[in-house]
Amino acid sequence: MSQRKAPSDAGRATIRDVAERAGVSVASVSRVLSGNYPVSDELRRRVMKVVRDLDYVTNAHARSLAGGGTPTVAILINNITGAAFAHVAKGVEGAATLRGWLSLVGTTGDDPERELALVNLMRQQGVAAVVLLGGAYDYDEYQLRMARFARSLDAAGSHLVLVGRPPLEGDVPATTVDYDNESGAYAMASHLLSAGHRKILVLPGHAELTTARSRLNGARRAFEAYGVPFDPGMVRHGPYDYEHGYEAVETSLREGVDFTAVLAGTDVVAAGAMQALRAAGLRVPEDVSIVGYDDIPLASQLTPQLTTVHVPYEEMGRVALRAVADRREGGPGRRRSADGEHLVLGTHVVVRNSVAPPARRD
Amino acid sequence: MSQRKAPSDAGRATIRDVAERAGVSVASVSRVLSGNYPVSDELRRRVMKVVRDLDYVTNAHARSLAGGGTPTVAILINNITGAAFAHVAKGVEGAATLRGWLSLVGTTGDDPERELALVNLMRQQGVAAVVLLGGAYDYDEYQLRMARFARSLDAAGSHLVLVGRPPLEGDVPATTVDYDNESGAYAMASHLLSAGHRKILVLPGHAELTTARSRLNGARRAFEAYGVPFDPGMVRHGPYDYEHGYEAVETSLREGVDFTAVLAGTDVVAAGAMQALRAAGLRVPEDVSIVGYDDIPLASQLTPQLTTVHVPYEEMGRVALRAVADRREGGPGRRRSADGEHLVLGTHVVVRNSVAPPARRD
DNA sequence: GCCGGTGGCGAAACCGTATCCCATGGTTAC
DNA sequence: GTAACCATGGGATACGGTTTCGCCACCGGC
Repeated sequence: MSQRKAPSDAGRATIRDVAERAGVSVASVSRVLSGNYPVSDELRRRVMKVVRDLDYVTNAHARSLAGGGTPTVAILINNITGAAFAHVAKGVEGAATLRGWLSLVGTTGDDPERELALVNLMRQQGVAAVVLLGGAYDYDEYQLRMARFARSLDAAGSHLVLVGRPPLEGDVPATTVDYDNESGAYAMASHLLSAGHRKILVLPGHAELTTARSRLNGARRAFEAYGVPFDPGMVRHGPYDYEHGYEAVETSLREGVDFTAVLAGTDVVAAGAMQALRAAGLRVPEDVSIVGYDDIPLASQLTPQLTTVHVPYEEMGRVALRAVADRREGGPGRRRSADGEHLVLGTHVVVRNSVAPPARRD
Repeated sequence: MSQRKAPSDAGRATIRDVAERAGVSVASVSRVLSGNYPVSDELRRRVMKVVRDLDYVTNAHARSLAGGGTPTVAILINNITGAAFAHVAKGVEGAATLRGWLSLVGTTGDDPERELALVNLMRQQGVAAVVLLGGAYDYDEYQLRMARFARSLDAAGSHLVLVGRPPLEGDVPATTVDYDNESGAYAMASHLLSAGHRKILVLPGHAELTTARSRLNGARRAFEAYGVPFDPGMVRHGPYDYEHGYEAVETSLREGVDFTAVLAGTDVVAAGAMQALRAAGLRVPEDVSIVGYDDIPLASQLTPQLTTVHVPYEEMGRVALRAVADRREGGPGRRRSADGEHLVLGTHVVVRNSVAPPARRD
């Protein structure tokens, strides 16, 4: 009675239960299920019947332990509710599913502590790769931290992928999938400048965020190219959210800052800015033009529809997964060849209705 | 040389490597790491040093097999980019993290095939619970399908949780976390009716979607309560997306349908409707009023800000996780007591600026 | 009629960790 | 002074699979 386990016990059925009930060996059941070894039709039929009767599924943990197992990719993200990140996640998840891979998600909430804990957790899980999403706060410690992650994962047979942030310095075993952030900002700013705008309020994001820096740099280069002096006083840093956009514009208006256009760091910031302008009785784009960045669905749902920079988020996700899958399937032969690989995708301006020539001053 | 494994092999370090290098037994290393057994300081020090040197982490699969292991909850979702679902996911993930649980996500893309595959995959993973998110298409087969999932998971020691859809019929081992969908719709429709609107265009969503049905029912009840005849001709079904909202309004306008307000099934649909009205030269809310449902961030970012029904998505996620955690920790004693548990959270109308009394007809 | 294949299947050795059981040495109690 | 005990540490086993190895029966060829 207390042999090892009652066959009809509470927990899930094991391969042994199936074997016993079908009157075959455990090995045979395993072979029927994995299908990588010749088995007679008779045996297959018998086993499959029992499998259906018992509603048996193999234990993934045991399978992983024994060598097999489905590869898993972990997606680490600041905030799961961000639209841009959701699209990257969609790309990763979709591509993973396509190959039968599994995906885990974890949110870091911008907490380095938690990020470390998650990376370790994923290492325990033996994931094929850890995909870190979104811009980084480039403090001094950052490079060291990431390098440590990369080496740690690499030593464990896993791999670090950075999506949406610049590549690491030095010889670090990590893959980077990035987009041409600075060129996008350059093009976007040029668009405003060529429409005649000269007094432009710039809301690039947090000063330490790599993404914000690139966008600011791109804008600055555009100003230079147009021979327009870049006024640091027209730059307002802050988080990538609606409230920041709103407050930055509201404050600027109250302080009497003179501007005819707003160059927002993201579409969401642009939405906030637009609302603040409207609240102050200003029309978009007749009185003030606005542009965003990201081209999330919101951009085309605003009124007026937002001129912005398209970033191929979903594709970045797909590319990221493909990179790790290739590397894994490439085998030992070319395993090392792609270290520090850096993929860059293009961006382009999407012209909609939020930009007009500056209003004539009276 | 080819003993069992070179200690400094490529793959990750095992507990045996640590034990050997520290000159202690495997059992001792395990005890130091799990900390549930007395060990001398000297031994702890020795082991921890080697753990750091080797950057060792325990193998989660082996750990799960051996009985320990961190519980995992799986989130299954139609489309990861939907804002409402993202918030539920955030709630689940946040609550999971709080207890040291892990979360997996999978997207079904509205494909029953894929849903089945995912449920089985999660069963293999031995997840503590599978959380199914979002409204369901209530075809005949649906109830049977879900009941099968529920029993299957239950038999494997897991549990099915339905979030945002009505409870299953009969005695099925599944937990439901729902919100008062119909009352929300009732209140929202009442809001329009009490403002004086009588000709209301209704865009409830897909006819077979449980969510859409409830919302439509709530609206119909409100019409009855106000003694206003409900005209089925004013109802346009369609997907919960921006395009549908846009097209439904555009078509209605072209066909000369007479309406002074739009009752949209979701905020995103409302956004599309708003854009279409504006494109036709109509003002919101002066000419036509609009209300939405969900209260996602977009609602307050539109111009005018959208009056809508608040749904506590994130809390639903938290509640869902708490339910499964309680059930699991409740142990055998009360394990069965909560079968078919059904939790309902409240909704309420959020009044903003998209509703005005109907314009006087001339 | 004997022998070498070959196709199918079972037995057993792992995979990496947690834990039960037992051995040991030093203490405390009588 | 001896028995009983506590604090630690090691050895063995179980968890549920996969895979290697070897056995057996059956086959055709000589």
